[in-house]
Amino acid sequence: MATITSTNQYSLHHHHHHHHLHPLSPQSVLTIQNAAIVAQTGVSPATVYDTTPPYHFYGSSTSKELYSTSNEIKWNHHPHHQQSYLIQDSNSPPLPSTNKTPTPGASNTPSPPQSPTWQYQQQQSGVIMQNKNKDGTPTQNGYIRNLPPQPQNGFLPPWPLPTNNSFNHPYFHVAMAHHHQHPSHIHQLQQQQQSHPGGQQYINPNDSLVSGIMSGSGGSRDDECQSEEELIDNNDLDRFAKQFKQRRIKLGYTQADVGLALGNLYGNVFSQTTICRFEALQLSFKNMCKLKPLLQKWLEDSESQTGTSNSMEKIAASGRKRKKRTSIEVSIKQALEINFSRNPKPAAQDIVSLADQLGLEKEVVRVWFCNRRQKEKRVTPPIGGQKNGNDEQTTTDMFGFQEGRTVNGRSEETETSPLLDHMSMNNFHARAHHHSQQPHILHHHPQQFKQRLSPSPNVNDSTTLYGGRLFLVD
DNA sequence: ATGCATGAGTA
DNA sequence: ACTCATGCATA
Repeated sequence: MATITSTNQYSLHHHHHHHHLHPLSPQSVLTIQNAAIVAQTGVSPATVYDTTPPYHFYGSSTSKELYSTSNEIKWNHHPHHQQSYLIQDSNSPPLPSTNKTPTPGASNTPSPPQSPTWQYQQQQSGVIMQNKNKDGTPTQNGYIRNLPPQPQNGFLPPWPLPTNNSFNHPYFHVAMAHHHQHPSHIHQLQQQQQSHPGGQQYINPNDSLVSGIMSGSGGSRDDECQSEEELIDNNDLDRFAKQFKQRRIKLGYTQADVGLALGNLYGNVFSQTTICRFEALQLSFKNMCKLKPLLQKWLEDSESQTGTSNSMEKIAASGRKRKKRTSIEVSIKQALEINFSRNPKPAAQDIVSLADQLGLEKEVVRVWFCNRRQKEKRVTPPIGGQKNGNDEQTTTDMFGFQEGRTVNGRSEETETSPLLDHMSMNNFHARAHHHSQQPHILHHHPQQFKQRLSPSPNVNDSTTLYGGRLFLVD
């Protein structure tokens, strides 16, 4: 039967030329267990279609797989051989039996998948699906997925071929809100979707507010973020972020809710992650400035309007499957940290050798450094160290105050000033501190704010030292 | 809350 | 090949 699974590889091109199941054969109809699905007409059964090649695969047993499979679809642009390919993944849990009962208790249980009507309807509105963890518990994420046209009479209807525009990809995702808290936003989905047939933009260029904020890499040589008539500095951000979180909670919204709500207001949705980072000041200064007005507006709107409904939409897909997240051992991370302290921007060669040394893929190492660098640029610097002092010892010691400062800080960071870039510089100019001589040291100060502002109980010595080392001031 | 990852835009 | 914004997936 449907031995469809997902894969861990990316850019797979296995051409599975299986021709077994008829796209609409009973066996090809799978049901997503417990998946929260809301179709335009209300609650719909979490049914997915397995259109095994040469047909198309529309879904899988879990939202996670759905995600994977959606991205795994490989398009064959050959006019006469249009088909998609699904790749296997031994890690994926087996698909559930195909005889899962659809809508649990939905009076308006749509007709079975064989019903073109219902299928079409779904295709038009898409379905909202909540992600599930392996244990079945819901995650903070979810997706809105537009189901592609279903084959009728055994023939595959015109399938929306992929275009360069990922927004046209038949796969939409969204940070699923926990609407149990605020049922206010579970509707309006259809409206939004219909108004954006071809998918939504992350940012609505027509929105003055947004357009004005759209990162204009060309033209923003700002030392401080300027929004309208307000100059923003770290203090503002800090204050706002805290206040925002407070009020947000008061309103009963989750971070995910906010992210979705922004989609209604500006057309661009944000994930729980981003909202979380905003509240924690873990974004770059520039990014914080960009988001602030959006969140501010949302906050005001929400506090004034009682029943503001939110809709959710955003596209995620790209035809490529996301690489499975690599888990780097603590000891390896320590090694990376040490290397980072010596040289934040290792050359390609360095990366290769380092990767080789640590037994990691070059790409993993490269990305690690990229992320590590990015971390340095956050308004609120990284909270180094793990919860456990064990493994962190080395790192902590290595990055001890005296050493980092005296030795490393001086000799190695000077010329390159790898830790500092224009971005960072700008970020902290806004801080209005007097030092102008050695900005490369000063601009790292946000660390202090972090500790001052959000004294996390988890912050331990290693964290302090870590920060101290990197952000030492003369 | 955050680690590893993607992709657009740049240089 | 990097930066930067952003997020899936997981701790």
